Amino acid sequence: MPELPEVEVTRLGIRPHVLGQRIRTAVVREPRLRLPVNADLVERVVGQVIHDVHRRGKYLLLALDTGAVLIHLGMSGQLRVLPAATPPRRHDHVDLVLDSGDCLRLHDPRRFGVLCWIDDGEKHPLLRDLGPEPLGAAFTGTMLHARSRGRSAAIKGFIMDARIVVGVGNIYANEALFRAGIDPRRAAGGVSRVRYERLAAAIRTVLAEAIAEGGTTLRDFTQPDGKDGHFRLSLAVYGRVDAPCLRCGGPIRSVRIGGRSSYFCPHCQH
DNA sequence: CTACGTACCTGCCAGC
DNA sequence: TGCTGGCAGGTACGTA
Repeated sequence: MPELPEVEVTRLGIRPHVLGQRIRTAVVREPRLRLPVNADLVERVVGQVIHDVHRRGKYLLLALDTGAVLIHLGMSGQLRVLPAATPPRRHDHVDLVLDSGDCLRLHDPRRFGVLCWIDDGEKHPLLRDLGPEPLGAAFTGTMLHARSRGRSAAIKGFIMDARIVVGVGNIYANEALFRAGIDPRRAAGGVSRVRYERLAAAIRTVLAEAIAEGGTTLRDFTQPDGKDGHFRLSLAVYGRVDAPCLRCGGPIRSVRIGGRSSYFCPHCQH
C-alpha cells in the first residue's frame, strides 16, 4: 500500500502522540510478518522512551534509548494511535502501549510488513543498500542519468528500484512519468539527461504534493487518526484506464511492466 | 552486474 | 447464491 508519502504522513501523524512517551508494555499477537518480529521484542522495548520518529525511504524508525524499532508497512500495513483499551481487530498484530494510555498499533492483513528491533550501532541489512531520499539534495536528474547508462529495462522499474532512489512505488512512478512526459516502457539507458532532470523534478513535486494532501487512499491506507488521504483526487493516470487524459483528452492506456499495472497517455508520453 | 519471474499473504471484486 | 480467477500501494530471492 504505502509509498513514501503515505509513510511520511504516518510519521507526522504518530509523532506528536509518541514523542517522549515511555513504552509501558507491548503486545505481539502475530509475529509472522515478512521478517518475524523478534521473539524478545517486548523485553527489549518495555521501559524505553521514544525520542523521535525517523523515516528512511518507506521505513519508519522509532528511536528508543538503546536502539530503534524498524517498521515497514508492506502493501497493507497501517499504524494507528488508539486508546490502549480499544479491542483489537483481526490483523492487529502488534501494540506498543504508552504511558499516556494510548497505544501505537500495527494492522497488516497481508503481513508483508516488518517490525523489528535494531540495537544502536547495528547496520540492518534492509537499510544497507538504499539509494538517496528523493526529497533530499543527493537526488538529481544527473545522478539518475549516470546510474541508468547501459540499462535496457523499462524506466518505470528503474525509478521504483530502492537502490536507485527510495520511496517511489507504483502509483507515484506512474504519476511522475506522466508529469515528465516519458513513456514508462522506454529503456532507462536511452533517456537523455535533460529528460532525467524533468523526471527528478516531477518525482519531487508529486511526492511533496501527495504528502501535503495526506497521501493517497485507495482502499487500505488511512492516516494514524483514521482519516483518508486526499491525493487520489489528484491522480492523473493511476487507475484511470480509458478515462480521458487531463492534458490532451485522449484515452489513458494500461500495460504491465515488470508485473505491475502501468498507466500512461500514449499521446503525451514518449 | 542486469533482467526477469516468482513467492510471500489476505481481501475484494468481476464474471460465470 | 456461490465459486474462481485475477488483482492490489512492496520487496527479496532464484535463475538466466
